[in-house]
Amino acid sequence: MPKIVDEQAREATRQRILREAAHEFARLGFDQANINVIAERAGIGKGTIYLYFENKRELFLAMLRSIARIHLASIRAALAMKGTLEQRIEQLFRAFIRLAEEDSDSFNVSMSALYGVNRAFQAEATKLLQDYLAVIALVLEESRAIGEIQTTNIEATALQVLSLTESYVLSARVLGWSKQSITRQASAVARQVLSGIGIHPSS
Amino acid sequence: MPKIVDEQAREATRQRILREAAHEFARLGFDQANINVIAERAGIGKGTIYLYFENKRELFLAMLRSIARIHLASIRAALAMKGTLEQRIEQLFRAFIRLAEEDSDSFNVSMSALYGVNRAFQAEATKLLQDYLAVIALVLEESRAIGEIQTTNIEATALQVLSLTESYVLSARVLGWSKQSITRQASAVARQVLSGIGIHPSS
Amino acid sequence: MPKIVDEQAREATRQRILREAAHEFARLGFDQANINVIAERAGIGKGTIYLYFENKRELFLAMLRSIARIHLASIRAALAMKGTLEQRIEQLFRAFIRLAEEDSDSFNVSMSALYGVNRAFQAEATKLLQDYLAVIALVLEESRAIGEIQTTNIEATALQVLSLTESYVLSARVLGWSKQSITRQASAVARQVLSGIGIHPSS
Amino acid sequence: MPKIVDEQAREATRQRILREAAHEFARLGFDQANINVIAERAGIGKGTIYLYFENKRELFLAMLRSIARIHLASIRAALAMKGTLEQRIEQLFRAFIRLAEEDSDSFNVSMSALYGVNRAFQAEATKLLQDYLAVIALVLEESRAIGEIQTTNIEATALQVLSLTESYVLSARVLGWSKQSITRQASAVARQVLSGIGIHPSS
DNA sequence: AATGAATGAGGATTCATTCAT
DNA sequence: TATGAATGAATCCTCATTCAT
Repeated sequence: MPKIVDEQAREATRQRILREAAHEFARLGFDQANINVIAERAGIGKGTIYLYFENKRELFLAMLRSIARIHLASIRAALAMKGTLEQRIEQLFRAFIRLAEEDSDSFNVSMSALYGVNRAFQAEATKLLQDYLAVIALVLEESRAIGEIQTTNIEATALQVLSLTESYVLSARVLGWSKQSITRQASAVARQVLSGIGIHPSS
Repeated sequence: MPKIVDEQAREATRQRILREAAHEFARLGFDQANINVIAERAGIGKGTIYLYFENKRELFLAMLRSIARIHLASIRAALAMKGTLEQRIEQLFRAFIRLAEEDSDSFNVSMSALYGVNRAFQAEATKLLQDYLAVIALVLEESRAIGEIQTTNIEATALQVLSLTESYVLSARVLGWSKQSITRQASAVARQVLSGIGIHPSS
Repeated sequence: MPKIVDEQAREATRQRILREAAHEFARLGFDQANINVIAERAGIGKGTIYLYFENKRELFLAMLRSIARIHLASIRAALAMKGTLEQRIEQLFRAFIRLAEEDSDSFNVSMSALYGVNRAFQAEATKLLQDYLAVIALVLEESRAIGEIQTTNIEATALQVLSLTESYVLSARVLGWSKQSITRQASAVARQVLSGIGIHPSS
Repeated sequence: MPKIVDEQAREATRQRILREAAHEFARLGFDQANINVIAERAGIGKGTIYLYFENKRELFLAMLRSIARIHLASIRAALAMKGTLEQRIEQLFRAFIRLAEEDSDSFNVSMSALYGVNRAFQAEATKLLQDYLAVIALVLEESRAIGEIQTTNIEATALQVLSLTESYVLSARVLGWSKQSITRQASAVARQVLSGIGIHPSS
């Protein structure tokens, strides 16, 4: 069944394109990134990229969604760990540090889409943000259900959690802080998040 | 003395260019923004813009610095108000809400410069971020001096304050939340910030 | 083998561009010449020209070198003919007349590069001039070896030959003299050249 | 009578503009030369130049005519000296060397107009060339009248004289030859010219 | 399916020229 | 008369996209 092999080869090419796209978009931004360079680095012809993605914009969006899937999985995994909510939020913070470190291209391009200015991608970015918040809100609701925290506005609280953890990592990286010095803040940030949610952290 | 009039007219034109530049850059990003459109909207000829700014990049940087000056003044004013640290941080949060509301172009373009991927402005953006942090750090040090808070790493703490307040507002706006609903979170956010800094807020 | 066809088509396009470039550059000079017009006249798209030449400057230089190759071949052929040195110099003069007549664009643009002020091409123009002189000097040396002429400074003599023949044709054309009236001077010019070289022409 | 003073000041300014124009045009060519730079170097305002010359083109032409007047005077002076025709032609050659040396800007820009490609100035350049030839032709006719030379076509002969003397100097300078080495060829060139004109030089 | 040669829209920038002062 | 701020026409070049092979 050559079909499966072809299917696999096709998917492999698609992934290669997405990876190189993340690299270029993270390096240069949407406008400065060059489709030809992405194709070349992906080892395919200039025209071939259009057999996989409709145009530059769609490639960017596909890459964004691909990254979001991975990040969401990380967020979910961090929040699904055993332990108190505080410990799990600390894991969330550490997850962001890890993502920023291990695949900085993806992290940067994702943050740029969220907070960047290009209105062309605002709708998609909003969707991403909502996905992230939904995952966090789910965990918060479970914690509220078992009386671990008290909060009336789950959505607002989820945003507090996300803002503090994610944007702290982002800003710290912009400032050039080392992974170590950022990691050292993990428990402090987790404690801060928790205390703001309406329960004094497990003293 | 026509000189003064000329000087005033010149400065007025400069400000008009900066305002329209903020509008265009916020709407389309650096690359997609069109110098000709900015000139047209500012009511001047295409070439005239180059009598005020060396090139597109310098116009962008000038605009960024101009915005930063205003934002810094707002941050300073908020943190200089009478009251407890918690109250002042609440004012800081409200200041960000106000800036985002009253001049959303400036707020967006400023955030974009900080968190966007355009490497061309990273150095300048980092400088802005450091300026913001310095202002916050100064206030925190004063509070620590009078025993209001306990914290060893002032810089990290300042980043926590900024991350939570500023990026909360940014994200909430991306989500389309109303000014009212964001403002309602003011005291909660302030309390969260404070509790993370090492002192239980004035219960 | 489509490769050969492609290669041929490509070379044909290249030649078409060079020909039209010579036309435009001869008509308007380097600065006033319009790349878009050259492309249009060559029957290709605006961008296509950049698949063949890096930029306007490189196109100009390529055209110059292409012309120089042809002119050098003509000079060589004229000087390689059978006959006395005087006869061969008369052939050289006639060669210039022919070049100026048959491809006046190339002749004009070539002269312009040599004697124009555009410093940007001075280095290249000097190289051309030296190539021309080298060819003439070679012939003069052979003539000196067989005692046909006497001269100590071959290089200066070569320049006398070139100056008189080439620039006579150029000036005569500027004055609007007909090909016939210029050709009529051929033997006179050749005799003049020879007599200056240190031997009375075969009376 | 302030009128005269004004008249003098005006003429002085005009000359200053022409001098700087020659410098810039010789340095950069017509298109690359910058009117603003010429004005600045002439110590006047940008707009003032248009009180003296209609536009860039007219300024160039005025400069060209001004240079031509000086060169013509030199040519006339050289040919008016006492001595044989051969001696006077040697003086002509030396005059070109001197002009090229002492006011290379003018020499270059003048040559460029004559042999350059810019058709916009072809008519004017032709007029210059004809003026030069007329002066030479006049002298040749006198020499023929007294039997010093024999030639039927005075105009063609004049062009031979001019081509050899002027373009030899021009080419030699393009090649970077020193004034000394060029001057050393003076008598050889003069003899060559003469011998070509139909009389054996005074052996 | 894959390729890459060809295309042409789009835009920052320069600078000759004008004109209000 | 002199000025220089303002103007906008003019153009090279890039690069996303198409399409014949």
